[in-house]
Amino acid sequence: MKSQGRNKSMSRLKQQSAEVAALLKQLSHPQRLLIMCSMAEGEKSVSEIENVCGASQSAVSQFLKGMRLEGLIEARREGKQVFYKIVDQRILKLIQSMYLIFCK
Amino acid sequence: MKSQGRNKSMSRLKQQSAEVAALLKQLSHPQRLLIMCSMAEGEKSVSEIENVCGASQSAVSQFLKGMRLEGLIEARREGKQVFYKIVDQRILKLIQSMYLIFCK
DNA sequence: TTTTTATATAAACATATTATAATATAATAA
DNA sequence: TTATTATATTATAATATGTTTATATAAAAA
Repeated sequence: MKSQGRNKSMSRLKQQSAEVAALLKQLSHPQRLLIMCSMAEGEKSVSEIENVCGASQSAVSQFLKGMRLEGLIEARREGKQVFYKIVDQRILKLIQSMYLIFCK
Repeated sequence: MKSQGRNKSMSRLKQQSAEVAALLKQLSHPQRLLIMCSMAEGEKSVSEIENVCGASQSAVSQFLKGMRLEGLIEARREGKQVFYKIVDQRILKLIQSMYLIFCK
């Protein structure tokens, strides 16, 4: 079968593109993108995030949940507050690249 | 008003994040991402694209239309075939960055 | 002219996403 | 204990997206 090598690398490509697309989906929303950009500067509390992106408390909480389930961010509680930060270093790099490409 | 400067840069940020999020939305789909990655190597015909991403002819055509309307790509007809290529150089850079970050 | 090939469009439907409102929980303060 | 603050969850309505099927168009071939 002469195309076996191609098929194999193709299926890997497809798997990778599905994974990356899922990460990009989290960033492909105006307010979530703002949230992630602000977290690129460091850990942020939920109320700080609410102020940055201007979404309702409930919406922010749901955004954070989704991004956490996708493995982009991680939560840490300190008293009444919960702090979130980026844990996927690839996402951090991506945001930095996007800053150079789109905001310079 | 002491926060005027901050408000101004904030509204610019929000505008920018909405624009970038709209671009990312086009990439945040497994097959569209594959399409864009293959076009990063150069112009591709619609039928080449169909083979790469494995979506139906109709679906591919609709994907291409959306990406064209968002300004990512551009079409050129040559006889029966239509070739598409990336015209937004920021998108090209972004795809190259993503390759380095996610596929290395 | 008719047929074939490559691509596009439209309509219908299913599914997913987003926003909102209401309520719940966890931690602390009074 | 009760009240308050910060955050999370649930339900739901509104909207958007993706998929499929059928049909249309444009160019070239027969």
